[in-house]
Amino acid sequence: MPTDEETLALLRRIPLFAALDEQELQRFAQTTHGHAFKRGEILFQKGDPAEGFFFLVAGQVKLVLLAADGHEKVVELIQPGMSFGEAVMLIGRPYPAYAEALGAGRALYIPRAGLIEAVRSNPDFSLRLLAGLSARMHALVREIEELSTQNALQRVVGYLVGERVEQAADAVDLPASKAVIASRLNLTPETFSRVLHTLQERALIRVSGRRIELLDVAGLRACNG
Amino acid sequence: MPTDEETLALLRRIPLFAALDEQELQRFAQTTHGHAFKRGEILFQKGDPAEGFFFLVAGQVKLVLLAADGHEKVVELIQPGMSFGEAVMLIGRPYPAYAEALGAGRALYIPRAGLIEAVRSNPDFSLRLLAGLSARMHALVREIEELSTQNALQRVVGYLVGERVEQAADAVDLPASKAVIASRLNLTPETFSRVLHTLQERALIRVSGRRIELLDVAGLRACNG
DNA sequence: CGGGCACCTTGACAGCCATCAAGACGCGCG
DNA sequence: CGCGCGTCTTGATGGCTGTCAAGGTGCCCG
Repeated sequence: MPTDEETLALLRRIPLFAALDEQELQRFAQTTHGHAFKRGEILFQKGDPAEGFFFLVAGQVKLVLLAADGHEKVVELIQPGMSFGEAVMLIGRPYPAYAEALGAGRALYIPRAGLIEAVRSNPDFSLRLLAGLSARMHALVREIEELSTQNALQRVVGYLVGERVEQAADAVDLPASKAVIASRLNLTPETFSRVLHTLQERALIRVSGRRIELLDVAGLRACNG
Repeated sequence: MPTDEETLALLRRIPLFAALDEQELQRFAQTTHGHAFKRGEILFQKGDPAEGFFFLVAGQVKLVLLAADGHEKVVELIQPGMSFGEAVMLIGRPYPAYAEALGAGRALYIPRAGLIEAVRSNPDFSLRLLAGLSARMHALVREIEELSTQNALQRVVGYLVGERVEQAADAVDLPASKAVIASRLNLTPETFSRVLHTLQERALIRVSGRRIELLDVAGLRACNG
């Protein structure tokens, strides 16, 4: 069967795969499936067996924890170029969250077997995978820290300042609806709205729709630590 | 320099090192340092460079997050036989928490270089390391889930039922003071005490000091999910 | 233009839990 | 035995933030 040139090009863009040579990439390409989805589609349910991981090519995906009483919490917002599900796949446990598309998009599904094979044959690949997982663990620890030691205002400020660094500008464009961002910060939409209002009153930010101008970054930083 | 036989024996007990042969173990033993500590000693501070990881031989260690306002949160209670600090070491960032001994004990400090070398030369070791990190990530995600979707009573019940499984008995011996356990569950000691009282009133548990008998596991489970 | 609809805001209220304060309990030690 | 100290409990109070409810705004589409 002929190797899909486009799939190959996409795999090359995955940071994790930077250490692979052409032949190794082709092996991955043979088991990789593309998957186009539309808004609201569920990529996997909580509890589904994790036999591979995803690489998001286009669109947005939210990873959502589902509590017993129906409460939901967005753990992560996946943007194009990011992968998700690697860790769960490696221990062979079912997904602890479900993944829902926020809009139409496209993802690659890369089965587990190829990964194990690559770890066995390419130490540089192993190191890169380890580094990626470690970075994500670090982020999780930070999230636990923020959840357990910061209040609503501090979490919002922390998020805004963090996004500012990523977007390299003094205005932040929220990458999703305020309700989704609120959940990501473990807030209700109401509280999120109120906090933004407060910050605006203090002349620290200016809100217009999903665009938030940071008027006084130093003042913002002073809000938490 | 002569290889320390005792260090070697300890390294053999580390689950992560099960895939190593005798020669590889000896390489590790040459750079590994033993470290005896007493109660209250700080093994590393938040912000210290992480150039190795620890394996706890004896005693207890708590990993503590420190907020800007001085608030503390115990992220993890390390018991003998557990290792900690691997992930942070791999990305070369400073420790995000500090480690304090709850009592006298002993740990091994295993520098980073040996690990990288072992990953390069032994794929089985890589896989084991990956599996270990993934399992810990899974636990972190669970903790985020519990922090963000459960109330105090549910977290306590979840902890007790979880400990029961580990200790394989219908009574749980708290592995540390109630204040430490409370912090681990993101509660104040006061709230923890009150929750235990409530559970006792409902005839679900019986508390005597640090020993907690689980009288009605089904009833306990009914409290959360 | 006007209805419908998602998204967001605002207000009133309540509950959970932290905080502060004081007292009880256990335990080692002089 | 009685003191001192750390650990734990119990009570009163308040604040943060979730919940419920209603209203506002923008936007697409007929």
